[in-house]
Amino acid sequence: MKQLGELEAVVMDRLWQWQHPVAVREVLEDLQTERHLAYTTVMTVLDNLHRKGFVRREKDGRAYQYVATTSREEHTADMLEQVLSASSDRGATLLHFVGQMSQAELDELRSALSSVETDPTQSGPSR
Amino acid sequence: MKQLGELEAVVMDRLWQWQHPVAVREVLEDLQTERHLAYTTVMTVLDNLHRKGFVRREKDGRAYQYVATTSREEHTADMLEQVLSASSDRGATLLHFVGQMSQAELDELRSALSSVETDPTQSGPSR
DNA sequence: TCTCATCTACGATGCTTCATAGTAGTTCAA
DNA sequence: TTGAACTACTATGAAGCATCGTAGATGAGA
Repeated sequence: MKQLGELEAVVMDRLWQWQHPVAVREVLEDLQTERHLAYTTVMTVLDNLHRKGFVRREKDGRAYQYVATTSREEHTADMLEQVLSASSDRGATLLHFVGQMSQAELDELRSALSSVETDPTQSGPSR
Repeated sequence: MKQLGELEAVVMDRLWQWQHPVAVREVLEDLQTERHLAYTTVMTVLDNLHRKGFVRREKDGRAYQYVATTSREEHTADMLEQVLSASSDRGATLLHFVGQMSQAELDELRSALSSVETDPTQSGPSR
């Protein structure tokens, strides 16, 4: 999976917030407050994200409606998996990883682990 | 922290394997089997890695000796932390993450977690 | 001391990705 | 039928990376 560029990430943020399909124009108008971009710039970005599989789209009249293919959490989890896959020794890497986590994070992780234990439906590719 | 380029990653792999300082020429000769690069190419890469903090170096006679600043596992753990930091909801992300892990990986993770529990010296700066 | 091999510093070039946006062409609605 | 909105395609410039050459320093041996 590819990394997102900066503007791509900003756009994905919006799509992850609104979890429903939106048109180019809506994204453009929402971004207008912080940076003023041309309509075609936003369109190109969404088109690229579509090519890369980060968003789906469907025609709605003349325009496309774009929606993120995964939740932000799934996407980040995929990235984590991807990074971990590059490791030669997953066990040692995980040891370092948890070793640098704060107590609160450790608690979150333990809680996530126990959910998987007690609820097997959570495991596997959720969706 | 920045991502590594492709050649940068190859070079770091070597440095992580040999865990002792090596000169440009040694890296070059080791890489020669798979790709033939100019001496200066490897030197530039090592220089860039040094600038980015991935390796340390010391003069040894005329030449520098390069050595990785962190182990591969530490580096990967740092990357994991960096990816996780980008998440808005760490708990949910971790849930997805462990949700897509295999049983074997879950065991590794549990084992890593219990090491941290029983050996507080592992838990590093509890940020 | 002079010379050659080796090394570093610095700069150049080409490639790829991304951000940005313009133009041409299509299409629907008034 | 015309104009606004939309898409497709293309272009351009910046940044990061891979690649390597040249110039200059320097140490070892003649």
